[in-house]
Amino acid sequence: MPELPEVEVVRRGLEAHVAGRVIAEVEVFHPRSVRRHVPGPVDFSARLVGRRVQATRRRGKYLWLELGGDAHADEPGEAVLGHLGMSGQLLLQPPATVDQTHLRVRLRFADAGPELRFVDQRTFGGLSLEDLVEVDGATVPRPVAHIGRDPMDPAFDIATVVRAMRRKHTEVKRALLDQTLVSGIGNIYADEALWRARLHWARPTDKLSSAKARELLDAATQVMNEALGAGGTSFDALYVNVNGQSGYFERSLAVYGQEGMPCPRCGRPIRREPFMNRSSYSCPRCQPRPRAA
DNA sequence: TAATGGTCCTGTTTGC
DNA sequence: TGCAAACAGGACCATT
Repeated sequence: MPELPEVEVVRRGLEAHVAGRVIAEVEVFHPRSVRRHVPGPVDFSARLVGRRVQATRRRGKYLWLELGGDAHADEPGEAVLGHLGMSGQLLLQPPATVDQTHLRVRLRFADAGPELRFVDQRTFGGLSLEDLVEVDGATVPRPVAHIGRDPMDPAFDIATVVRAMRRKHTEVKRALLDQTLVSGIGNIYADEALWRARLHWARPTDKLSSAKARELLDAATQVMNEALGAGGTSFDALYVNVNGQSGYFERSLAVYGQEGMPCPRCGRPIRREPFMNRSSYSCPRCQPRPRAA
């Protein structure tokens, strides 16, 4: 499940192997994978051909390829925006490699080197061509304008996020997953951060002290940094592999997916509770349920 | 079978 | 009380 660390691993792979190259051919095999590109698959393909990838960027779980070679040099630039959803992968492979079952989009380059493949089993992810806009001193694709800065952003301001979080009237895990508040955190790292901060997911945000909210955000930042290190270490430089299995951070998870296993801190069996039609993992002793649920 | 989950969409509730 | 904003929850997918 790609969250911030996994997406950053992919971005680094793209930076190393795609930046500077010129797109020569684009094939869309599943229209749903470019559904956010409103003018449609044909337009998407046509407008990418001949463009050079200038740089690779990321905010939260979104990543994008800044494009050059625009006919209108005075206009703000454009970018290929990508989101991996739950099962999306961006793979760099020799053109001769057999097509994957769930190959959705293929980008070939003018240099005939490795091609970029968007493979996505569940088609929750997708690609689109977007205008770049200026927001709060940053240049981002239009659909990313409302996404908050992530904890690895040099301009991330934790004090502002703490204030905004405490102003909300919701459960703390919902706030962690709110990409407009702070981006990049998904179900896995939310559970890990809550465990580190000793908070139950249902704790109300407006009852958190500033110190506790800050501790939680620090924990989220820390766990994602550790995961990035683990994912990067096992990363194969020849292939951009987003699959969560490729990194080895999975064995460092304290609670996520660990139902019944001992809490690394106190030994109590980890519990699983339904949360938003999915699961939340926590330690019953370290993270007691709030009194008024 | 039910579980998986990030985002989008819609209907409801809350706060001013 | 009326309105807008905030919030909660389901839909979307494919596979095991």
